[in-house]
Amino acid sequence: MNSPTASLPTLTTDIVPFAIRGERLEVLLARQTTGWGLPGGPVGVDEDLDAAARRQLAEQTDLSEVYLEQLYTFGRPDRNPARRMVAVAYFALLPIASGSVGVPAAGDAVRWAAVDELPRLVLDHGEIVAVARCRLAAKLLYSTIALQLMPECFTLSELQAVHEIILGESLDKRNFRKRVLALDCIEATGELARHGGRRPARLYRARRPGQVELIK
Amino acid sequence: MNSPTASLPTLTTDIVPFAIRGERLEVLLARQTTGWGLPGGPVGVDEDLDAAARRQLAEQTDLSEVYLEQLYTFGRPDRNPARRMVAVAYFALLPIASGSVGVPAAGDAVRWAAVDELPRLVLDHGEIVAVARCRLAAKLLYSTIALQLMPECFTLSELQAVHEIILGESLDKRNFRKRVLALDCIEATGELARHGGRRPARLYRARRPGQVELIK
DNA sequence: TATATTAGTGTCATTTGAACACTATTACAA
DNA sequence: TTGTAATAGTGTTCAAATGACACTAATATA
Repeated sequence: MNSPTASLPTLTTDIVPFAIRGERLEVLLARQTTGWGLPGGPVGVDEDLDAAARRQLAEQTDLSEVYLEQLYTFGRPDRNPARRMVAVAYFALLPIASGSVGVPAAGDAVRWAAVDELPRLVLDHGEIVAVARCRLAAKLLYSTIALQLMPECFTLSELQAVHEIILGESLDKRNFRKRVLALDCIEATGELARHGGRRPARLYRARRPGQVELIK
Repeated sequence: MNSPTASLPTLTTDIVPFAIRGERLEVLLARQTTGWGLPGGPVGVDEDLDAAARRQLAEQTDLSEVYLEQLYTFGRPDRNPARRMVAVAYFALLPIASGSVGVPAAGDAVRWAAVDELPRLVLDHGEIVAVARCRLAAKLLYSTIALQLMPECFTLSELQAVHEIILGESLDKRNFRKRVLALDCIEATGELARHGGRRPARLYRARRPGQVELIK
């Protein structure tokens, strides 16, 4: 076994914070000295990786209590020309319209951008977003992860729209409802949503909020 | 954003080298000062993560040209009581009976162990193996990854046995052949295997060796 | 030459997935 | 108040995929 190297790579976490806003999948970007990039930064000496990602997201975007999942670790030596950095990437899922998901405390330091119309991002952050998006779309098909993008109460039409936006294709309403109800992962609240639309829709909630279950 | 921390975690790679040996799924372990563990070690200052994993596997086990895939990054602060270490874990797949897969150059420094009867491993390496095993079993179901465990030429019975060993259940011979042949990922060589058995079996090879394709 | 062992093959029933159109309920406008 | 526009909600039918199942073929060995 070779001996440890003299110098060590800097270890960071980068977080891809996803939310459905309007009719699009968007990512929350953080302003950095050289341009726009993902929230994140160096991992503390004795800090857990998940905790570091959660802390940085909270500090930089004022978001907490989000679903967070490790994505991949990016470590090409040339990914940062300045100094060697290895990034443990995460993605976060934010519920639709969760309170201050507009412009958080940091004011001008963050902005939302549609994942389809991202500006050029610093380093390899564009690639990280692309990988995260693939993973999210893949997991829609074999897990209940979409519920992490929903508010506490939601209608089936809203849930279907989330799927359609991420997958980029329209789904059959009856088949969608049949499948999602058969999964037994949501339940009707008994309330109706009367938000401007015509006929009010039944509201549902996750049976086991916070839990992502594999399906099929 | 907080400033970089004074000290940095040590970054390592750990590799879970899988192979089918006998009728079992086995892992190649490396002797360490405090007991048996996974091959791996510190990442070089300007070394790519994948390259580091590949190098360490080659140095410590004399294995090269293997399939390598990043698994997960383990960074709990208490995973190493001595000093903070973050490990980017990989798993490797070795073809059955690939030359010196017995006892490589390092002599006494490595040993094979059945994944079901592992000795106690250093640090959290037991957990890493468990995660790798789950991932491997999962990928069997939606990819052609099993081919990475096969030698250049193999019979359908051998390929089926590999699936059965990893999944831990027996499969129907006719259904298995129907499915795998329909995938169009292997082709008959025209040769027959006459290795002691009774009726000789047709030999097959991967159409696109080295490539792992998603299926279904 | 008889026997033991593994290789190789097809059908049918069931389940799953995909396509498809109409009625119901409300808000709002005339 | 009544009509209209908009979204919510609901079953059936067909096709495709999956899973269960048993026998013949080819060779080595006794």
